[in-house]
Amino acid sequence: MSNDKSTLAPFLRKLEVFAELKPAARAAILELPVRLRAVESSTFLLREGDEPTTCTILVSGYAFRQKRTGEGARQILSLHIPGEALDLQHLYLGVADHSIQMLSRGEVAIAQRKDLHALLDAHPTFARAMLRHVMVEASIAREWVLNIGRRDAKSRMAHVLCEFAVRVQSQGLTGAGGYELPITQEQMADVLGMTPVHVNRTLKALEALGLIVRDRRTINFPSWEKLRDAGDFNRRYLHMDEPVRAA
Amino acid sequence: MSNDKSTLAPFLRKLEVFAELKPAARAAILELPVRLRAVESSTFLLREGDEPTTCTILVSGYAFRQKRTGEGARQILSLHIPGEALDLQHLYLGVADHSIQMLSRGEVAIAQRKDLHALLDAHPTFARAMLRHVMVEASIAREWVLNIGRRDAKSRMAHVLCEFAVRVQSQGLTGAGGYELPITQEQMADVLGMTPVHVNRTLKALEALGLIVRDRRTINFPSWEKLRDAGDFNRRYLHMDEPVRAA
DNA sequence: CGGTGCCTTGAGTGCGCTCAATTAAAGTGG
DNA sequence: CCACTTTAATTGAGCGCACTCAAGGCACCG
Repeated sequence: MSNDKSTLAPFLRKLEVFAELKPAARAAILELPVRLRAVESSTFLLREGDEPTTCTILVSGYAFRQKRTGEGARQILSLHIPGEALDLQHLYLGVADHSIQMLSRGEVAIAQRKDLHALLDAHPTFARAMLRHVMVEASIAREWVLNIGRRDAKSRMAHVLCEFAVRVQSQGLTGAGGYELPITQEQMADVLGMTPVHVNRTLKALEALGLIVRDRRTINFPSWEKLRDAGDFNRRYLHMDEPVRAA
Repeated sequence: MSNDKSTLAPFLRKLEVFAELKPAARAAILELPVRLRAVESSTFLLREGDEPTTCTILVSGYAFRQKRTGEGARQILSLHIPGEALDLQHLYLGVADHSIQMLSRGEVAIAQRKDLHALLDAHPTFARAMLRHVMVEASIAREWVLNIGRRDAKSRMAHVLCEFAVRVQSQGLTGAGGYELPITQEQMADVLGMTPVHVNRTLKALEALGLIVRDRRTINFPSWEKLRDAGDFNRRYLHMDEPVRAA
């Protein structure tokens, strides 16, 4: 069990975007008993069909949820950045309906379900923050339905670039104006429901329009406003700007 | 306030798919103070940007969530059947990121947020069932991402027909083998991320393949297995078959 | 019985796909 | 540090699924 107080600092930061935590809750979260594990890129943190009894929190690196059709086509369902809890649904549901895999190498903190339940029961402000975490993740999934269902390739790509920019920045992982996209074009294709070839052409198209500048996997955007408009991006669905309200 | 014990019976039925409720919880749910309201088809129950202080439960009729792109294209994000709570996220989040509208005429029960919070605090088995309700809805949204992102028109359509069949049947609203699809082809297009014209052609194609038989909006499927296979449908993501476990 | 949605069908187009080859980058081991 | 392998990115050519535009048919309703 890790007792290093800094291990869960990203998690705390994430929660505090969503709700104010009482000092006692903050302290208790940092003392949640977890096992810290270094994981390679592509490591499965969860497989469809599993019945986990633990809850995984991403400490460093990036991860993604995925699901496959019977024909084997993959769709990436969400991207995860440090501080996010990956397994919350398994506090309440049994069998995993999707897989979770690391996008890059990184570290995860693994908590026992019973410890998390105890923490939730003991600290209402923590429970509230976790619920908002869950609700926001569901909101993002709905936005992806809209994005994939109703936006064309350029707009769809720009939208995901915007979302990632905002989320990464809110976790203090990068500044405004650009970031390293920790993802291959093939994976991006599975995020967007397109083919890798078309991802490549779409990135080039966005570059030709002056909306992004690329170097390897680093994406810079000279004008946030232009990229935002191209991606039809409105951060409301991320629910980061709502004053924390009393229960 | 309605005190008719049968008003919230569909809600109770829905919850009991997900978790066993203690008798006291069951009784308390049926006595939740709600305002029953008859609503016409197309009535908005929630608009993007609203900050609701109530929680709406669908008692009869069908409803759907929707969101529009800046260009005005609509995507339907979920379909709702009687017994489902439509507003759960607003117990924890402020501003609505999507709209909810009636698909048919029907009735809704409107509860005050504070009453629901009190009920959640008082009855852990209710709280557990509600959380599973929320988690399953999120799981369905993820399946829709996969469906829209990675399945072709015929398979995508068949998948939605299967999902709706299972959900409607679990609420006891119809038998196996068919149901009335309470939706225009234009709305179906917005469910699937396609055009109305292509929905029409896809329905005809499924019919030509012998997978469905149509009469107006009534869909019958001679062989559940065939439709299920065509739609690459696996009900795991609906989490209806999991034994209720202790906390 | 004439409106008014909704469904249906035809014809033509195009966005994104497939197949395939090349180039560039990132590992890997000697 | 360089040859070799592997993985990722890029580009070209051709195709097809789903789209657009447009007209006609059908059912329900006042």
